[in-house]
Amino acid sequence: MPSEMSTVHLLREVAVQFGLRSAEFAAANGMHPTDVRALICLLDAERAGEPATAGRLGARLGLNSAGTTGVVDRLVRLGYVRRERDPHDRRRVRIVVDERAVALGEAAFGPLIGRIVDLLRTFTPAERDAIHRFLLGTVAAADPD
Amino acid sequence: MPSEMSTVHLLREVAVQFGLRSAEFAAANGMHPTDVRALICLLDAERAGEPATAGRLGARLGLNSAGTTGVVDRLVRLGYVRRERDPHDRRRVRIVVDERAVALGEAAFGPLIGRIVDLLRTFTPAERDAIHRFLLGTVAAADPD
DNA sequence: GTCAATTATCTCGCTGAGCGAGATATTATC
DNA sequence: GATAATATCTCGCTCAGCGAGATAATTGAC
Repeated sequence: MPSEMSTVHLLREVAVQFGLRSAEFAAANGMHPTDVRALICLLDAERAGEPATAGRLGARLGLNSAGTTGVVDRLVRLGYVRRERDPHDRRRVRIVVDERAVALGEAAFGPLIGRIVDLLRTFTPAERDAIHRFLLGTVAAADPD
Repeated sequence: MPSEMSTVHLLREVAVQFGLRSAEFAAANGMHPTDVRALICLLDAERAGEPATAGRLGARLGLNSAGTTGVVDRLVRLGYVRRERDPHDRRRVRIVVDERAVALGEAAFGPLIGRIVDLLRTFTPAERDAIHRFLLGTVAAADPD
């Protein structure tokens, strides 16, 4: 019967570890931690079918517009991403991820994701549902909206 | 019945949101994201009764020794932390957190932690246990040791 | 006991990530 | 059609964090 606080600290530990794994992967590929986080955000947006503009990316990374331009420049230079003007609102720049970026993401985080999926499968459906609801609630608690 | 993958993505989302909140708090207090992460690590170590040396801090933050010296210098300058030579192994520098740092941490993350604790209390003991075990397993899956 | 090897931290010099301020281009408002 | 609001980019600058190497303390081998 673990205390509520120990569970909260575990949650933080997960965040710390995810950050460390991203940073290690970044260093191993000549990228910066922010670049990896950006790529993850862009892949997430792509999967969710969301726009993926420069502005949204910056907000999600906590960067201002200048910093955002810098990240996108680096990803473009590495060939993981390209810029496309949004035809409907030509102020916007849509950021399109290349297949190479998808492959990179899988190579980097596939094994970790696989281990977590395996872990989830050791729980009953009811338990999995509770875990999912808890994480949903945590995101809501952390996201001011 | 959410898919395993959607739960994994939620977990990543939690990590992203925690990072954002830390970065916002850092900016609001004239600190850098790394400084806040360092403070959290030091407070965690203190609570767990672990040593909290410069080297361990650097490893946990993914910094090399030069960068670690820099973080500690900044925290010392801000008065949140002080250096103390370990009497048993005088190569080591123990990093002692000030009460001000504890108060700062509570002010910054207390409300969020409170919301998550409240959230946990909406689950049955069995569900809470499953959540805790899942997070334990996730840390193990992410931490190469 | 002493000399080398190892460990923990720090210093120095440098690169570049990300900030603030402001420019530019596009769209919405009146 | 002028004005305001929005989205992104450019420029110049600061400082976080890296690599290389110095310093100091400890451990191990002989």
